[in-house]
Amino acid sequence: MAAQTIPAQPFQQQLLGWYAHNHRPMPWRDTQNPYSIWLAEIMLQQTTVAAVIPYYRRFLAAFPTVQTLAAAPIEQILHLWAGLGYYRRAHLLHKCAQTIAGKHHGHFPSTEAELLQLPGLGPYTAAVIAATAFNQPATVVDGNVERVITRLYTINAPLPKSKPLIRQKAALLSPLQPTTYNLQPRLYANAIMELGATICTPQNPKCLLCPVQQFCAAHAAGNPAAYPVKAAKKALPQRSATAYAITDSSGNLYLRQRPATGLLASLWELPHTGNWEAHQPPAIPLTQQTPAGEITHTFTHFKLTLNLIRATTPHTLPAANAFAPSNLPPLSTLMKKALTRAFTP
DNA sequence: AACTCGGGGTC
DNA sequence: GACCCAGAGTT
Repeated sequence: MAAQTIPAQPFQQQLLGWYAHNHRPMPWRDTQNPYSIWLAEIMLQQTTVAAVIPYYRRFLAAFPTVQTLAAAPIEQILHLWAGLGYYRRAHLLHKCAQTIAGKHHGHFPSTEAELLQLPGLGPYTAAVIAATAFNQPATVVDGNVERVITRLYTINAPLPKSKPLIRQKAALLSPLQPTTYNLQPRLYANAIMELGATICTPQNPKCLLCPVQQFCAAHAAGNPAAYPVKAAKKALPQRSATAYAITDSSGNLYLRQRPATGLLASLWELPHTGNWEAHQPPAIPLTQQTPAGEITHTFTHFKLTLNLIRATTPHTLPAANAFAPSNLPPLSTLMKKALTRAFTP
């Protein structure tokens, strides 16, 4: 079958006409402030809009400017990020804020190439900030766009090998050249992602409501949900561990901080042993140990079963590891689940 | 090119 | 359960 050609301007006008009347409100769409848009886009990496909104509001309230974020202690940033996942983003967020506040004198660069140099900004984030904060022509490719493009052109090669071809096709439809009408890159970027998120969905796409259905090869073929084709993924290994919820006579809980890199970087946790990680339990005498159930948790690349033991110690916990229940340090969702389970009768 | 890195919504 | 999410950094 000959590769189909989609006329860019009719496609763009159909898409933007639809977007003008159908987009969802999002707090970061009410502004063109690069700081606000950057903050939202870092949070949105592999994270749903609904999950991001409350975190975004709390961050903007705590850190209204890039300077305030740059000057904040990393502990405060981790506290506000806890629960959102992919904690490396929190460290890179801080690093990027300090780069902007210092090297860039408090102002975000406005070109895609300069943005790409900043910590935590890859091809997607650099393009979307250039397009939405600075209204610069840029080809924005996220998971939504990959789905829309592979359907429009029935791209049968599997991801990720097909990424270069997807980008090439996406660029053909993006506002990279001047148009005979005023096509704003800011609106186009939001519109094609909104189409993917609400119409061109992974399952049961709403082709009946699609403003660009007439251009779509997958719709014509009757199998839009078959796209994008992806490489097969392997089964997740199973790991397990036993975690100890140790309290002393004053009710303080023993927690320790994880390393600054790797899984759940810099967050705090219950001490644990087992084949999850090569850790030792703390050398603390325990006067009472009570089995307290187990929880399971699925990470991106393994499944974890965590057996829980509730225990007490006659000693006073080391000050660096002792936390009152009302004043806990940053904890992952896994460890919050573990604590809830350990202390629920 | 393959692997690492969370947690939650959807079906 | 499987899939996906406004992906980036490391090896």
